[in-house]
Amino acid sequence: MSVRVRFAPSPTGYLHIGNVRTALFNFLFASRNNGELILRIEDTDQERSKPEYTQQIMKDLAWLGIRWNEGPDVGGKFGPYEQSKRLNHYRDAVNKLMEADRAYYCFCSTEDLDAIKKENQAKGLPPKYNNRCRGLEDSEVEAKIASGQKPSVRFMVEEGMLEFEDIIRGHVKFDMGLFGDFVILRPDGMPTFHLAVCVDDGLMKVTHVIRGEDHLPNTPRHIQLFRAMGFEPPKFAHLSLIMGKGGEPLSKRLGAMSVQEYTQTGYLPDVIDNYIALLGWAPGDNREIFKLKELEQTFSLDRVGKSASIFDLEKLNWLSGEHLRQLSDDEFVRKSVEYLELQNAMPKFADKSKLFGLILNFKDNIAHFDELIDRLAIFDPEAPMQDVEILKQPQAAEILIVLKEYFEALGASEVPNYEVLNQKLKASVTVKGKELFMPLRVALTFRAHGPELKRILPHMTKELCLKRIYAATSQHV
RNA sequence: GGCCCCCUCGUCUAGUGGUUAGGACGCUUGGUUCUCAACCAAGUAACACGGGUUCAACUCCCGUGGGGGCUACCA
Repeated sequence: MSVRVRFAPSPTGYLHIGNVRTALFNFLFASRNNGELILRIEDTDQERSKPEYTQQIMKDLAWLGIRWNEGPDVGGKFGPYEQSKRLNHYRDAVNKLMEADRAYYCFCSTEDLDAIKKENQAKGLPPKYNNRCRGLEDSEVEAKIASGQKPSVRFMVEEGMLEFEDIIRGHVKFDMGLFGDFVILRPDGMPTFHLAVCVDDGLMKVTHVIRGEDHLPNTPRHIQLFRAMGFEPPKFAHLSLIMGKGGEPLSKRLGAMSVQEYTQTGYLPDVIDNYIALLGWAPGDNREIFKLKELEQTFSLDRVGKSASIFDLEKLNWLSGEHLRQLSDDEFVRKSVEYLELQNAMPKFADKSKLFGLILNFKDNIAHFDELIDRLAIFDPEAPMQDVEILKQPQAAEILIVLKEYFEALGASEVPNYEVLNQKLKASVTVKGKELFMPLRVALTFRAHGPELKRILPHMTKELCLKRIYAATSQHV
C-alpha cells in the first residue's frame, strides 16, 4: 500500500518553526516514498480559527516548496479537507460509537470536572475524569436532555496496558487505567481534536502519522478510538520538539518566528528547509548543505533523532550564506531583485540595467537579502555620510585633492578607472596601504566597509563621486 | 502531584561493547586583503551523575538529577 501522510495545522496562528518541521518531514517522507501528502485544516476550534490563517499557511508552505497532493485548494478523493466541513462524518462516527456502547452522554459541568480533578490531585491519584456519567440510565439521559441540558459525548477508555511501536521512539507503553474517558463531541456538536483526527485519518486512509512529541500521550487514546471505529491504526512517528535559545520551549516571541519573518529577512526557502531538516535529522555522512530536492531524495525517518534541539540563528545564517554563494550570478541577482521588489525596497537611484552589476558586488558579503538594502547605500547619492571621522587624519587632505582632480577631469559619462586613479594616487600621495585606502574608501562610499574598491568603482559615476568628495572636503575643513 | 518522552563539545550532530569519541556552527590564533565579509590553516571544547552487567562500556540494565510533554468541552 502506498504511503499517505498528512500535515494538519489548526488555523489559529501563523506557521512557525515547529509547525514547519512537522510539515517538512511529512513532505519529505511522502516524497521519498512516492507517497501522498494531504493538507488538512483542523478548524474545529471555532473561537480561535480564522480563514486568513489558512490562506497564509498555504502560502507559506508553498513558499517553502512543500507540495501537497490533496487539500482544501486542490481537492481530492477524500475531501473536504477542512474539518469544519466534515461535521457529518464526526456525527456518524459518534452515533456508531454510541450504538456500539463505546461512547456516552456526559452532563458534568466545568465546575464538576474541576472538583474531580482537584480531589484526585489532593489524594495523589491520577488526574483523570472519574467516568461517573458512564452509568447513567437512558431515562435519566432523556430527562436531562428534555430539561434543556446540553451533554458532551465521551469515549469509553478500555483499561489495560496499551503498547505500540513508534518509528522514532521505539516501543512505548501506557497504562490505560490512568486515563479517564475523554470528550469526543462538545455540547455544541463540534468534535474535539481526538475524534476529528481519528475519523479523518481513518477515512483519508492515512498510513503514517508524523507529528510532534506533544501528541505522544494522545496516541494511546487515538489507537483505542481507531480500533473502536473499525480502523486499522496508522503507524506513528513522534518528532521531538524544537526549543528556544536558552532551551526553553519555543514560544511565540522567542525564536518561534513565523515563516513570513524569514521571508522578510531574506532567506531562501531552501535555506529554511535545509536548516530545519538538520534539526533532528542527519544524513550520517557529515553532509550539511542540501537543496530541498536533494532532501527529498535523501531523507529517511530512521535517521531522525529523539532528543529536542535548540534553534540556532548563527548556524542558520552560516547556512544561508553558503546557499547564496552556491547560486549562479544570474540566480543571485534575480532572487535579490525578487526580494527587493517584494519588500518594496528597490533602489530608486539605479535603473534595472545597472542594478545587476551593483547587486553582484555583495554576493560574497551577505547572509540574507535584507542586508542588501543597507549595503547598496554606497551607490545611493542620497545616502547620509557615515564613518567620515576617518577623514580627519592629516593624510586625508592630499588624497581628497587627488580625487577631486581625477574626477573633475573625468568625462561626464566616462566610467571611473581604478587603475588610472590608483596610479595617480601612488604618484602624488605619500601614504599607502591602509592609510591610503581607508580615507579613499570613505570619501567615495561614505562607508568604512564594503566590497573591494576595485570592484565597485566601475559601478560609480563621476557625479556621485564628486558629490561625495566635495561633501567630504567641506567636512574635513 | 500522576503518567510519558529525552540527555555526546556552548549549539546542531556522527557514533549502536573495544574509536586518538568524528564533522559542522560559534569562538580563538595565524594566513590572504585597502576595510568588512568570504576564503585557507590550526586550535578550543562533550559522552549529566551513581550503581550494576561484562575481559571491556558513550553504547546494555537500574536508580538519581536535569529538561520537555501530556494531564482541556486547544490542537
